[in-house]
Amino acid sequence: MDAATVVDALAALAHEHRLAAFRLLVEAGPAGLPAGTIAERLGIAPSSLTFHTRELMQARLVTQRRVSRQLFYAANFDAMNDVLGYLTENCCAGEACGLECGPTGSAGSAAR
Amino acid sequence: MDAATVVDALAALAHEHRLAAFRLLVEAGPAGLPAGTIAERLGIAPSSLTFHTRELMQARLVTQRRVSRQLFYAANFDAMNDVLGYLTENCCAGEACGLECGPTGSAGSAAR
DNA sequence: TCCACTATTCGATAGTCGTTGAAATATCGG
DNA sequence: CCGATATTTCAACGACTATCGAATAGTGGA
Repeated sequence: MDAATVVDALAALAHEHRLAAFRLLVEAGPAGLPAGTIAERLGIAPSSLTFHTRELMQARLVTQRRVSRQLFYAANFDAMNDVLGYLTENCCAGEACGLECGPTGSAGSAAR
Repeated sequence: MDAATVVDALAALAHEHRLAAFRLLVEAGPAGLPAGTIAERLGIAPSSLTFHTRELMQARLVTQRRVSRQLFYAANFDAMNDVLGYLTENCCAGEACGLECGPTGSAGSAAR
């Protein structure tokens, strides 16, 4: 996982609506939620939601699957964990930062 | 730690130069690095570096202190850990996401 | 005091982001 | 096939981001 990928993921999450949408999807679990439901919960226009889900998909943070006429979005936990791994890898990189991120950063996915 | 604060922090890190700068500062430890050194390492103009350090400071991710005529910037590990705590708190929020972020997310700082 | 050094502020500019309504696409039920 | 539902694509717009050079402010040494 290189810096550019991490930047994309962080940029995707660095927005009020996208962070809220991602949170909803995390809570929804693997089943995910249909686009319309997310847009309604966030209080934004359907076309705006599409714009944001596209950003999240390009960052590999969510996946899309069709169920009848609805498009369900679900959080990609692996990608999210890679990002966290990269950040915690940077944190405590051989230094005494006094945080508990060290043992966490040992996640194998960090070096992907 | 509310969502808006997390969004600010993520936005601050969601840029090639700022993520690189933050990484440099993490590696530099509490002593930090002077502005000129960071700008040189990143290959950007001094005024551009100021722009980015301001973003990082507004997000509380770095601190600034004067040493003679140089301004040293240092990573704010507490703030960084709060952000990670928030993200891991969202991740695995009572769900089986299959990641190791659950036990990590138990960090007390998450609820700050 | 005067100069060199370090970094910031200012002004201008090109590019990207986020939003929406309207139109188009895809799917299902009858 | 046709209408209804769900979502995306398109075009346009205002706002913000990132960049740099030039000018300004703060610090230390001679």
